[in-house]
Amino acid sequence: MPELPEVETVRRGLAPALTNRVIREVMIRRRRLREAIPADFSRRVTGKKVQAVERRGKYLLLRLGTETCIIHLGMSGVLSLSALPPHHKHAHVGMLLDDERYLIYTDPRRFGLMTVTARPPAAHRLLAALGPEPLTAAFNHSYFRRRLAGKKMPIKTALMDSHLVAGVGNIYASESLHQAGVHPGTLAGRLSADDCRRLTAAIKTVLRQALRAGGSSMRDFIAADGSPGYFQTRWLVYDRAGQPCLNQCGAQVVQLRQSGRSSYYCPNCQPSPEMTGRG
DNA sequence: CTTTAAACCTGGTCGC
DNA sequence: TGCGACCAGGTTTAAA
Repeated sequence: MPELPEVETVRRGLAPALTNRVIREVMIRRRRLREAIPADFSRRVTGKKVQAVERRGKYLLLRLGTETCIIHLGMSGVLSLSALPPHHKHAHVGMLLDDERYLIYTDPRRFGLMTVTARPPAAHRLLAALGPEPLTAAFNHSYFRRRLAGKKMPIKTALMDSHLVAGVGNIYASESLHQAGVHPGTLAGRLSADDCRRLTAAIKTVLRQALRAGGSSMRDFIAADGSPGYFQTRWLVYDRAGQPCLNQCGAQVVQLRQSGRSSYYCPNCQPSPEMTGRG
C-alpha cells in the first residue's frame, strides 16, 4: 500500500543512485502486471540515460530524454538496487545499469505497472486525468469544496478518488479524516466550508508527517535503500479497531466498510453528521 | 451522468 | 497438519 509519502520516499532514495546512470540492458521475467509491459519496452529503454526521477501521484517517472518510463508500485511493488540480476520468484523486471548494479522491480501481487511513453508524461492516459498534487497550492479548500459539491458518495470514498486528489490512499484517507474531525460516512457534498478547510489542511499535514517519517504505511514496504520504511510512524486510527483513540478521549476506534475498503474512525472525535445537526 | 461493485493477484491469518 | 474462507491494497472497467 504505497501511498504518496511512500512513493516519494522511494523516489528520494533512488534519485541519487539512478540519475545519470545509463540503462544497459533490460530483463523482463514476467510481462503481465496490471497491464502488460509493452513489447517494445526493452528496445525503447535500453541505452538511455536517466536524467531525473520524478513522481506524479503514486506514479514514478524515470526521465530518459525522449522517453519516460512510468512505474506504479500497486500495493506490493518494491524497487531495489542489487548487485545480482533478478532471481526472486516475484522479481519481474531487472535493469542493468552502467555501474554494474541492477534496478529490480519486485511485486508479488502484480497490481503494479511498468510502461514507457515518448510523449510528455503529463499527457499520458495514466496521468492526464489525475487530480492535483495534495502538497501543492493547487490543492486548496476552495478547489476541494467545488469538486465535492453535490457529491453523494461518502467523503472517505471521495478522498480515495485519484481524479479528485492524487496520491491519497486508504490509510491516509482515514488518518486525514480523523485529524480533521470529519466522520468518514459524511456525504461529500454535505461537508461545511469549515470541514473542507480543516480536511484540506489535515491531508497536507498528515502526508507531510508521513513523508518526514520516511513513508510509513506498508507492512511489506521496503525503502529504496533496503530498510523498512514503516517503523517510525504510528497511525492514530488506521488498523486500530477496538483500541483507544490516541487523542485520549476515552472512545475506541471503530472500523467500518466503505466501497469494499476498511475505514477507521473515532466516534467521539469524528461524530457522525446525524449527531451534529448537519445530517 | 453518478455511484457502486467486481476484477486483477498473492500471501498471510483465522477457524475448523 | 491441512484446507477453505477471508482480508489487504490501487486502479480500471463494468454494471446499476
